[in-house]
Amino acid sequence: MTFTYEYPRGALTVDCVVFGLDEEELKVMLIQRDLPPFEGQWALPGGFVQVEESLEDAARRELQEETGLDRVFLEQLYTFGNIDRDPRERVVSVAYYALVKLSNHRVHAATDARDAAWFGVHDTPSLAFDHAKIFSLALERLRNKLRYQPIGFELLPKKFTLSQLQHLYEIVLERPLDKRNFRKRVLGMGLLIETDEVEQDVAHRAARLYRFDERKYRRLVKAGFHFEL
Amino acid sequence: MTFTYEYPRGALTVDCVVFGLDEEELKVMLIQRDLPPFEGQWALPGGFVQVEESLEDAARRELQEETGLDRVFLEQLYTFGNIDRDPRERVVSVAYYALVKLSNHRVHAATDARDAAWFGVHDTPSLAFDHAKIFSLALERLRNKLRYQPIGFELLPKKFTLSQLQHLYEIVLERPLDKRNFRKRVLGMGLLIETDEVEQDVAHRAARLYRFDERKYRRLVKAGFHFEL
DNA sequence: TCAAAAGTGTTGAGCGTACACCCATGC
DNA sequence: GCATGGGTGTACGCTCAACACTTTTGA
Repeated sequence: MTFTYEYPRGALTVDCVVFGLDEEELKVMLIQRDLPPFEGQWALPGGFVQVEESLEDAARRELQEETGLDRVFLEQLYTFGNIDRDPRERVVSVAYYALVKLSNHRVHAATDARDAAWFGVHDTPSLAFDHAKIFSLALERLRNKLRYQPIGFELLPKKFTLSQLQHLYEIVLERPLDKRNFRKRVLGMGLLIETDEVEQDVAHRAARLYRFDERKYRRLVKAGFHFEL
Repeated sequence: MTFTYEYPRGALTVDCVVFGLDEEELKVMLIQRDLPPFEGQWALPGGFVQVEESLEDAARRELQEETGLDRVFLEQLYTFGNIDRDPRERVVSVAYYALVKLSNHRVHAATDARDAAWFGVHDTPSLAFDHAKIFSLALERLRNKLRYQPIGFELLPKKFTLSQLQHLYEIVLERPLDKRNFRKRVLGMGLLIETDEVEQDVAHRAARLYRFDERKYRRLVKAGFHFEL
Protein backbone atom coordinates (compact mmCIF):
# COMPACT_ATOMS: atom_id res chain seq x y z
CA MET A 1 0.00 0.00 0.00
CA THR A 2 1.26 3.46 -0.84
CA PHE A 3 0.26 7.07 -0.27
CA THR A 4 0.34 9.71 -2.94
CA TYR A 5 0.48 13.50 -2.71
CA GLU A 6 0.50 16.38 -5.15
CA TYR A 7 3.69 17.89 -3.69
CA PRO A 8 6.71 16.18 -2.16
CA ARG A 9 6.59 15.83 1.61
CA GLY A 10 9.41 15.53 4.06
CA ALA A 11 9.33 13.00 6.85
CA LEU A 12 8.67 13.98 10.46
CA THR A 13 10.41 12.50 13.45
CA VAL A 14 10.72 13.09 17.17
CA ASP A 15 13.97 12.82 19.14
CA CYS A 16 14.29 12.74 22.90
CA VAL A 17 17.09 13.91 25.14
CA VAL A 18 16.55 11.91 28.32
CA PHE A 19 18.35 13.14 31.42
CA GLY A 20 18.89 11.17 34.56
CA LEU A 21 20.84 11.88 37.70
CA ASP A 22 23.38 9.47 39.04
CA GLU A 23 24.87 9.97 42.51
CA GLU A 24 27.71 11.96 41.04
CA GLU A 25 26.80 12.96 37.55
CA LEU A 26 24.13 14.08 35.11
CA LYS A 27 23.54 11.39 32.52
CA VAL A 28 21.91 11.15 29.15
CA MET A 29 20.29 8.08 27.65
CA LEU A 30 21.55 7.07 24.21
CA ILE A 31 20.75 4.18 21.95
CA GLN A 32 22.94 2.39 19.51
CA ARG A 33 21.48 2.33 16.02
CA ASP A 34 21.19 -1.03 14.37
CA LEU A 35 20.02 0.22 10.98
CA PRO A 36 21.59 2.53 8.43
CA PRO A 37 22.23 5.37 8.23
CA PHE A 38 24.78 5.70 11.04
CA GLU A 39 24.47 1.99 11.81
CA GLY A 40 26.30 1.15 15.03
CA GLN A 41 26.60 4.80 16.06
CA TRP A 42 25.04 6.23 19.17
CA ALA A 43 22.04 8.49 18.81
CA LEU A 44 19.16 10.02 20.71
CA PRO A 45 16.14 7.77 21.03
CA GLY A 46 13.46 8.79 18.55
CA GLY A 47 11.69 7.87 15.36
CA PHE A 48 8.99 8.65 12.87
CA VAL A 49 5.79 10.34 13.88
CA GLN A 50 2.77 8.39 12.78
CA VAL A 51 0.09 10.28 10.99
CA GLU A 52 -2.56 9.57 13.61
CA GLU A 53 -0.61 10.41 16.77
CA SER A 54 0.32 13.73 18.31
CA LEU A 55 3.94 14.80 18.62
CA GLU A 56 4.10 14.18 22.33
CA ASP A 57 2.44 10.79 21.95
CA ALA A 58 5.04 9.90 19.36
CA ALA A 59 7.84 10.91 21.70
CA ARG A 60 6.41 8.84 24.54
CA ARG A 61 5.87 5.85 22.29
CA GLU A 62 9.42 5.96 20.99
CA LEU A 63 10.80 6.26 24.50
CA GLN A 64 8.78 3.28 25.56
CA GLU A 65 9.78 1.19 22.58
CA GLU A 66 13.46 2.00 22.50
CA THR A 67 14.36 2.43 26.13
CA GLY A 68 11.47 1.05 28.20
CA LEU A 69 10.93 4.45 29.81
CA ASP A 70 7.40 5.34 30.73
CA ARG A 71 5.51 8.19 32.38
CA VAL A 72 8.42 10.58 32.42
CA PHE A 73 8.49 14.36 32.52
CA LEU A 74 8.57 15.45 28.88
CA GLU A 75 8.73 18.89 27.33
CA GLN A 76 9.20 20.12 23.80
CA LEU A 77 12.63 21.58 23.13
CA TYR A 78 12.98 22.82 19.56
CA THR A 79 12.29 21.74 16.02
CA PHE A 80 15.21 21.04 13.74
CA GLY A 81 14.54 21.45 10.05
CA ASN A 82 17.73 21.99 8.12
CA ILE A 83 17.53 20.42 4.72
CA ASP A 84 20.52 18.12 5.00
CA ARG A 85 20.26 16.93 8.54
CA ASP A 86 19.37 13.42 7.35
CA PRO A 87 21.37 11.92 4.47
CA ARG A 88 18.42 9.96 3.13
CA GLU A 89 15.87 12.65 2.52
CA ARG A 90 14.28 15.72 4.05
CA VAL A 91 13.48 14.99 7.68
CA VAL A 92 12.19 17.51 10.17
CA SER A 93 12.63 16.51 13.78
CA VAL A 94 10.75 17.81 16.79
CA ALA A 95 13.06 17.43 19.77
CA TYR A 96 11.87 16.82 23.32
CA TYR A 97 13.74 16.56 26.55
CA ALA A 98 12.79 14.23 29.34
CA LEU A 99 13.71 14.01 33.01
CA VAL A 100 13.62 10.67 34.77
CA LYS A 101 14.25 9.43 38.26
CA LEU A 102 17.24 7.32 37.37
CA SER A 103 16.98 5.11 40.42
CA ASN A 104 13.59 3.84 39.22
CA HIS A 105 14.83 3.10 35.75
CA ARG A 106 18.36 1.96 36.21
CA VAL A 107 17.33 -1.65 35.72
CA HIS A 108 15.82 -1.18 32.30
CA ALA A 109 18.88 0.47 30.92
CA ALA A 110 21.07 -2.24 32.38
CA THR A 111 19.07 -5.20 31.13
CA ASP A 112 18.89 -3.73 27.67
CA ALA A 113 22.41 -2.36 27.75
CA ARG A 114 23.46 -3.71 24.39
CA ASP A 115 21.60 -0.93 22.62
CA ALA A 116 20.55 1.60 25.28
CA ALA A 117 22.83 3.10 27.90
CA TRP A 118 23.42 6.07 30.14
CA PHE A 119 26.38 8.34 29.45
CA GLY A 120 27.74 11.16 31.56
CA VAL A 121 26.90 14.40 29.81
CA HIS A 122 30.59 15.24 29.56
CA ASP A 123 31.45 11.83 28.28
CA THR A 124 29.22 11.23 25.29
CA PRO A 125 30.33 9.40 22.16
CA SER A 126 29.99 11.10 18.79
CA LEU A 127 26.37 11.13 17.79
CA ALA A 128 24.47 10.41 14.58
CA PHE A 129 22.76 13.11 12.50
CA ASP A 130 22.72 16.54 14.18
CA HIS A 131 22.06 14.93 17.54
CA ALA A 132 25.06 16.57 19.15
CA LYS A 133 23.47 19.94 18.44
CA ILE A 134 20.13 18.80 19.83
CA PHE A 135 21.80 17.42 22.92
CA SER A 136 23.74 20.57 23.64
CA LEU A 137 20.64 22.72 23.25
CA ALA A 138 18.80 20.44 25.64
CA LEU A 139 21.54 20.72 28.21
CA GLU A 140 21.52 24.49 27.95
CA ARG A 141 17.74 24.53 28.32
CA LEU A 142 17.88 22.28 31.34
CA ARG A 143 20.43 24.51 33.05
CA ASN A 144 18.38 27.61 32.43
CA LYS A 145 15.06 26.11 33.31
CA LEU A 146 16.29 24.56 36.52
CA ARG A 147 16.80 28.01 37.96
CA TYR A 148 13.32 29.34 37.45
CA GLN A 149 11.13 26.25 37.36
CA PRO A 150 10.94 23.42 39.87
CA ILE A 151 11.78 20.71 37.38
CA GLY A 152 14.75 19.41 39.30
CA PHE A 153 12.46 17.30 41.45
CA GLU A 154 11.74 15.18 38.39
CA LEU A 155 15.30 13.90 38.64
CA LEU A 156 15.03 12.86 42.28
CA PRO A 157 13.02 10.18 44.04
CA LYS A 158 9.70 11.32 45.52
CA LYS A 159 11.32 11.66 48.90
CA PHE A 160 14.74 13.21 49.06
CA THR A 161 17.11 14.93 51.43
CA LEU A 162 18.08 18.56 51.14
CA SER A 163 21.62 17.48 50.41
CA GLN A 164 20.45 15.42 47.46
CA LEU A 165 18.59 18.42 46.15
CA GLN A 166 21.59 20.65 46.61
CA HIS A 167 23.87 18.17 44.88
CA LEU A 168 21.45 18.05 41.98
CA TYR A 169 21.73 21.79 41.56
CA GLU A 170 25.49 21.72 41.94
CA ILE A 171 25.87 18.97 39.38
CA VAL A 172 23.62 20.49 36.77
CA LEU A 173 24.76 24.07 37.22
CA GLU A 174 28.37 23.01 37.70
CA ARG A 175 29.13 25.26 40.60
CA PRO A 176 29.20 24.82 44.37
CA LEU A 177 26.42 26.27 46.47
CA ASP A 178 26.51 27.36 50.08
CA LYS A 179 24.71 24.85 52.26
CA ARG A 180 23.04 27.22 54.69
CA ASN A 181 21.92 29.68 52.06
CA PHE A 182 20.58 26.89 49.91
CA ARG A 183 18.53 25.44 52.73
CA LYS A 184 17.26 28.85 53.77
CA ARG A 185 16.06 29.67 50.28
CA VAL A 186 14.56 26.34 49.45
CA LEU A 187 12.76 25.98 52.76
CA GLY A 188 11.79 29.64 52.70
CA MET A 189 9.73 29.09 49.56
CA GLY A 190 7.50 26.80 51.58
CA LEU A 191 7.20 24.25 48.80
CA LEU A 192 8.81 21.33 50.59
CA ILE A 193 6.86 19.08 52.90
CA GLU A 194 8.90 17.65 55.74
CA THR A 195 8.13 13.97 56.11
CA ASP A 196 8.63 12.07 59.36
CA GLU A 197 11.11 9.76 57.68
CA VAL A 198 14.87 9.87 57.49
CA GLU A 199 17.47 8.30 55.26
CA GLN A 200 18.21 4.62 55.83
CA ASP A 201 21.46 2.70 55.95
CA VAL A 202 23.90 5.56 56.02
CA ALA A 203 27.08 5.54 58.01
CA HIS A 204 26.44 8.88 59.64
CA ARG A 205 23.58 10.92 60.97
CA ALA A 206 20.53 10.22 58.82
CA ALA A 207 19.06 13.20 56.98
CA ARG A 208 15.40 14.13 56.99
CA LEU A 209 13.38 13.33 53.88
CA TYR A 210 11.23 15.92 52.11
CA ARG A 211 8.62 15.88 49.37
CA PHE A 212 7.92 18.60 46.82
CA ASP A 213 4.48 20.12 47.31
CA GLU A 214 3.21 20.06 43.75
CA ARG A 215 -0.35 21.12 44.62
CA LYS A 216 0.80 24.14 46.53
CA TYR A 217 3.18 25.08 43.75
CA ARG A 218 0.35 25.04 41.20
CA ARG A 219 -1.79 27.18 43.45
CA LEU A 220 0.97 29.71 43.95
CA VAL A 221 1.71 29.90 40.23
CA LYS A 222 -1.89 30.76 39.51
CA ALA A 223 -1.58 33.56 42.03
CA GLY A 224 1.39 35.01 40.17
CA PHE A 225 4.21 33.42 42.15
CA HIS A 226 7.34 32.52 40.30
CA PHE A 227 9.87 29.99 41.48
CA GLU A 228 13.49 30.98 41.45
CA LEU A 229 16.56 29.48 42.88
CA MET B 1 3.08 14.94 -11.16
CA THR B 2 2.64 13.17 -7.88
CA PHE B 3 4.78 11.88 -5.02
CA THR B 4 4.34 8.49 -3.45
CA TYR B 5 5.42 7.15 -0.06
CA GLU B 6 5.20 3.87 1.76
CA TYR B 7 3.53 5.40 4.81
CA PRO B 8 1.09 8.30 5.04
CA ARG B 9 2.72 11.66 5.71
CA GLY B 10 1.24 14.71 7.32
CA ALA B 11 1.79 18.15 5.87
CA LEU B 12 4.19 20.66 7.43
CA THR B 13 3.53 24.37 7.73
CA VAL B 14 5.01 27.43 9.40
CA ASP B 15 2.98 30.15 11.08
CA CYS B 16 4.28 33.53 12.19
CA VAL B 17 3.18 35.77 15.01
CA VAL B 18 4.41 39.20 13.95
CA PHE B 19 4.54 41.87 16.64
CA GLY B 20 4.84 45.57 16.03
CA LEU B 21 4.70 48.53 18.36
CA ASP B 22 2.40 51.44 17.73
CA GLU B 23 2.75 54.62 19.79
CA GLU B 24 0.25 53.33 22.27
CA GLU B 25 -0.17 49.64 21.77
CA LEU B 26 1.40 46.32 20.92
CA LYS B 27 0.04 45.04 17.63
CA VAL B 28 -0.06 41.77 15.81
CA MET B 29 -0.20 41.29 12.06
CA LEU B 30 -3.02 39.12 10.76
CA ILE B 31 -4.13 38.15 7.30
CA GLN B 32 -7.57 37.42 6.03
CA ARG B 33 -7.81 34.01 4.39
CA ASP B 34 -9.23 33.89 0.90
CA LEU B 35 -9.29 30.12 0.54
CA PRO B 36 -11.07 27.39 2.48
CA PRO B 37 -10.90 26.23 5.14
CA PHE B 38 -11.81 29.25 7.30
CA GLU B 39 -12.28 31.38 4.21
CA GLY B 40 -12.73 35.03 5.14
CA GLN B 41 -11.47 34.48 8.70
CA TRP B 42 -8.42 36.12 10.13
CA ALA B 43 -5.34 34.00 10.70
CA LEU B 44 -1.62 34.18 11.32
CA PRO B 45 0.47 34.51 8.18
CA GLY B 46 2.01 31.20 7.22
CA GLY B 47 1.92 28.34 4.78
CA PHE B 48 3.39 25.08 3.64
CA VAL B 49 7.06 24.31 4.01
CA GLN B 50 8.61 23.29 0.74
CA VAL B 51 10.70 20.20 0.74
CA GLU B 52 13.87 21.98 -0.26
CA GLU B 53 13.79 24.92 2.14
CA SER B 54 14.62 25.14 5.83
CA LEU B 55 11.95 26.01 8.37
CA GLU B 56 13.22 29.50 8.94
CA ASP B 57 13.50 30.11 5.21
CA ALA B 58 9.91 29.01 4.83
CA ALA B 59 8.79 31.41 7.54
CA ARG B 60 10.65 34.31 5.91
CA ARG B 61 9.28 33.46 2.49
CA GLU B 62 5.70 33.33 3.74
CA LEU B 63 6.10 36.60 5.56
CA GLN B 64 7.44 38.20 2.43
CA GLU B 65 4.71 36.79 0.23
CA GLU B 66 1.76 37.44 2.48
CA THR B 67 2.64 40.65 4.23
CA GLY B 68 5.59 42.18 2.39
CA LEU B 69 7.74 42.00 5.51
CA ASP B 70 11.41 41.40 5.05
CA ARG B 71 14.55 41.09 7.17
CA VAL B 72 12.77 40.96 10.47
CA PHE B 73 13.83 39.49 13.79
CA LEU B 74 12.53 35.92 13.76
CA GLU B 75 12.71 33.20 16.36
CA GLN B 76 11.16 29.77 16.65
CA LEU B 77 8.35 29.57 19.18
CA TYR B 78 6.90 26.07 19.40
CA THR B 79 5.66 23.27 17.20
CA PHE B 80 1.97 22.42 17.21
CA GLY B 81 1.11 18.90 16.25
CA ASN B 82 -2.29 17.92 17.56
CA ILE B 83 -4.02 15.57 15.19
CA ASP B 84 -7.14 17.62 14.56
CA ARG B 85 -5.73 21.10 14.36
CA ASP B 86 -6.49 21.30 10.64
CA PRO B 87 -9.86 20.01 9.42
CA ARG B 88 -8.48 18.82 6.08
CA GLU B 89 -5.75 16.45 7.18
CA ARG B 90 -2.87 16.02 9.57
CA VAL B 91 -0.84 19.23 9.58
CA VAL B 92 2.04 19.96 11.89
CA SER B 93 2.93 23.62 12.20
CA VAL B 94 6.18 25.13 13.36
CA ALA B 95 5.35 28.52 14.83
CA TYR B 96 7.72 31.50 14.80
CA TYR B 97 7.40 34.93 16.28
CA ALA B 98 8.74 38.05 14.63
CA LEU B 99 9.44 41.56 15.85
CA VAL B 100 9.33 44.46 13.43
CA LYS B 101 9.91 48.16 13.61
CA LEU B 102 6.35 49.11 12.83
CA SER B 103 7.25 52.60 11.66
CA ASN B 104 9.28 51.13 8.79
CA HIS B 105 6.54 48.79 7.70
CA ARG B 106 3.34 50.65 8.34
CA VAL B 107 2.96 51.40 4.63
CA HIS B 108 2.91 47.81 3.48
CA ALA B 109 0.19 46.84 5.85
CA ALA B 110 -1.83 49.85 4.84
CA THR B 111 -1.53 49.44 1.08
CA ASP B 112 -2.42 45.80 1.33
CA ALA B 113 -5.05 46.32 3.98
CA ARG B 114 -7.75 44.24 2.37
CA ASP B 115 -6.04 41.06 3.47
CA ALA B 116 -3.30 42.03 5.93
CA ALA B 117 -3.72 44.32 8.90
CA TRP B 118 -2.41 45.17 12.34
CA PHE B 119 -4.58 44.47 15.37
CA GLY B 120 -4.05 45.51 18.95
CA VAL B 121 -3.13 42.41 20.91
CA HIS B 122 -6.17 42.88 23.13
CA ASP B 123 -8.44 43.46 20.20
CA THR B 124 -7.96 40.49 17.90
CA PRO B 125 -10.77 38.89 15.93
CA SER B 126 -11.42 35.18 16.31
CA LEU B 127 -8.73 33.24 14.52
CA ALA B 128 -8.67 30.25 12.21
CA PHE B 129 -7.30 26.84 13.23
CA ASP B 130 -5.57 26.84 16.63
CA HIS B 131 -4.04 30.21 15.91
CA ALA B 132 -5.47 31.79 19.03
CA LYS B 133 -3.43 29.31 21.06
CA ILE B 134 -0.30 30.03 19.04
CA PHE B 135 -0.81 33.74 19.41
CA SER B 136 -1.27 33.59 23.15
CA LEU B 137 1.84 31.48 23.59
CA ALA B 138 3.79 33.98 21.50
CA LEU B 139 2.61 36.85 23.63
CA GLU B 140 3.59 35.04 26.78
CA ARG B 141 7.01 34.25 25.32
CA LEU B 142 7.53 37.84 24.28
CA ARG B 143 6.69 39.10 27.77
CA ASN B 144 9.09 36.68 29.40
CA LYS B 145 11.89 37.12 26.95
CA LEU B 146 11.76 40.89 27.03
CA ARG B 147 12.90 40.81 30.64
CA TYR B 148 16.06 38.84 30.13
CA GLN B 149 17.02 39.45 26.53
CA PRO B 150 17.44 42.74 24.72
CA ILE B 151 14.88 41.96 22.04
CA GLY B 152 12.77 45.03 22.71
CA PHE B 153 15.05 47.10 20.52
CA GLU B 154 13.76 45.15 17.53
CA LEU B 155 10.45 46.91 18.01
CA LEU B 156 11.91 50.41 18.02
CA PRO B 157 13.62 52.50 15.36
CA LYS B 158 17.43 52.36 15.35
CA LYS B 159 17.57 55.59 17.28
CA PHE B 160 15.12 56.04 20.10
CA THR B 161 14.57 58.01 23.26
CA LEU B 162 14.67 56.54 26.72
CA SER B 163 10.99 57.36 27.08
CA GLN B 164 10.16 55.35 23.99
CA LEU B 165 12.09 52.44 25.43
CA GLN B 166 10.33 52.75 28.74
CA HIS B 167 6.92 52.93 27.08
CA LEU B 168 7.75 49.81 25.13
CA TYR B 169 8.39 47.96 28.36
CA GLU B 170 5.31 49.37 29.99
CA ILE B 171 3.11 48.44 27.07
CA VAL B 172 4.39 44.91 26.69
CA LEU B 173 4.62 44.12 30.39
CA GLU B 174 1.41 46.00 31.12
CA ARG B 175 2.60 47.75 34.20
CA PRO B 176 4.00 51.20 34.92
CA LEU B 177 7.70 51.62 35.58
CA ASP B 178 9.46 54.31 37.56
CA LYS B 179 11.22 56.74 35.25
CA ARG B 180 14.33 57.36 37.31
CA ASN B 181 14.88 53.75 38.22
CA PHE B 182 14.36 52.69 34.63
CA ARG B 183 16.90 55.15 33.30
CA LYS B 184 19.40 54.26 35.98
CA ARG B 185 19.22 50.58 35.20
CA VAL B 186 19.19 50.83 31.47
CA LEU B 187 22.03 53.32 31.33
CA GLY B 188 23.88 51.47 34.04
CA MET B 189 24.19 48.42 31.81
CA GLY B 190 26.31 50.49 29.45
CA LEU B 191 24.66 49.07 26.36
CA LEU B 192 23.19 52.28 25.03
CA ILE B 193 25.20 54.67 22.91
CA GLU B 194 24.23 58.29 23.35
CA THR B 195 23.99 59.95 19.94
CA ASP B 196 24.39 63.70 19.43
CA GLU B 197 20.87 63.93 18.03
CA VAL B 198 17.58 64.77 19.67
CA GLU B 199 13.96 64.22 18.79
CA GLN B 200 12.53 66.44 16.06
CA ASP B 201 9.21 68.26 15.80
CA VAL B 202 7.96 67.78 19.31
CA ALA B 203 5.98 70.42 21.15
CA HIS B 204 8.19 70.28 24.21
CA ARG B 205 11.78 69.76 25.20
CA ALA B 206 13.35 67.33 22.74
CA ALA B 207 14.74 64.11 24.16
CA ARG B 208 18.15 62.70 23.41
CA LEU B 209 18.36 59.77 20.99
CA TYR B 210 20.21 56.55 21.82
CA ARG B 211 21.27 53.47 19.91
CA PHE B 212 21.58 49.93 21.25
CA ASP B 213 25.19 48.74 21.24
CA GLU B 214 24.75 45.35 19.66
CA ARG B 215 28.49 44.65 19.30
CA LYS B 216 29.16 45.35 22.92
CA TYR B 217 26.21 43.22 23.96
CA ARG B 218 27.55 40.25 22.00
CA ARG B 219 30.95 40.68 23.55
CA LEU B 220 29.52 40.83 27.05
CA VAL B 221 27.38 37.75 26.49
CA LYS B 222 30.42 35.76 25.50
CA ALA B 223 32.03 36.84 28.75
CA GLY B 224 29.11 35.46 30.75
CA PHE B 225 27.05 38.63 31.12
CA HIS B 226 23.33 38.28 31.16
CA PHE B 227 20.93 41.08 30.37
CA GLU B 228 18.10 41.65 32.76
CA LEU B 229 15.64 44.39 33.19
C1' DT C 1 3.65 82.23 30.37
C1' DC C 2 1.87 77.95 29.95
C1' DA C 3 1.87 73.12 28.76
C1' DA C 4 4.35 68.95 28.27
C1' DA C 5 7.77 65.98 28.71
C1' DA C 6 13.03 65.69 29.85
C1' DG C 7 16.12 65.05 33.08
C1' DT C 8 18.18 64.28 37.71
C1' DG C 9 19.69 61.88 43.63
C1' DT C 10 18.84 60.20 47.97
C1' DT C 11 17.25 57.19 51.43
C1' DG C 12 15.55 53.04 53.70
C1' DA C 13 14.39 48.28 53.61
C1' DG C 14 15.00 43.81 52.34
C1' DC C 15 17.66 40.45 50.16
C1' DG C 16 21.68 37.80 48.96
C1' DT C 17 26.16 36.40 50.42
C1' DA C 18 29.84 35.09 53.18
C1' DC C 19 31.15 32.50 56.86
C1' DA C 20 32.19 28.30 61.32
C1' DC C 21 30.80 25.36 64.66
C1' DC C 22 28.21 21.73 67.21
C1' DC C 23 25.31 17.47 66.64
C1' DA C 24 23.82 12.79 65.69
C1' DT C 25 24.94 8.33 64.10
C1' DG C 26 27.36 4.07 62.68
C1' DC C 27 31.43 1.68 62.71
C1' DG D 1 36.18 7.92 69.89
C1' DC D 2 36.38 9.06 65.43
C1' DA D 3 34.85 9.91 60.87
C1' DT D 4 31.12 11.54 58.22
C1' DG D 5 27.75 14.34 56.81
C1' DG D 6 23.45 16.88 59.15
C1' DG D 7 21.89 20.83 60.75
C1' DT D 8 21.87 25.77 62.39
C1' DG D 9 22.38 31.98 62.77
C1' DT D 10 24.35 36.40 62.06
C1' DA D 11 26.29 40.54 60.07
C1' DC D 12 27.45 43.14 56.24
C1' DG D 13 26.98 45.17 51.72
C1' DC D 14 24.43 45.89 47.87
C1' DT D 15 20.63 46.20 45.10
C1' DC D 16 15.90 47.64 44.41
C1' DA D 17 11.96 50.55 45.22
C1' DA D 18 9.89 54.70 46.53
C1' DC D 19 9.67 59.34 45.87
C1' DA D 20 9.40 65.33 43.72
C1' DC D 21 11.20 69.05 41.72
C1' DT D 22 13.72 71.84 38.15
C1' DT D 23 14.81 72.45 33.19
C1' DT D 24 14.01 72.97 28.39
C1' DT D 25 11.35 73.88 24.48
C1' DG D 26 7.59 75.14 21.39
C1' DA D 27 3.20 77.05 20.94
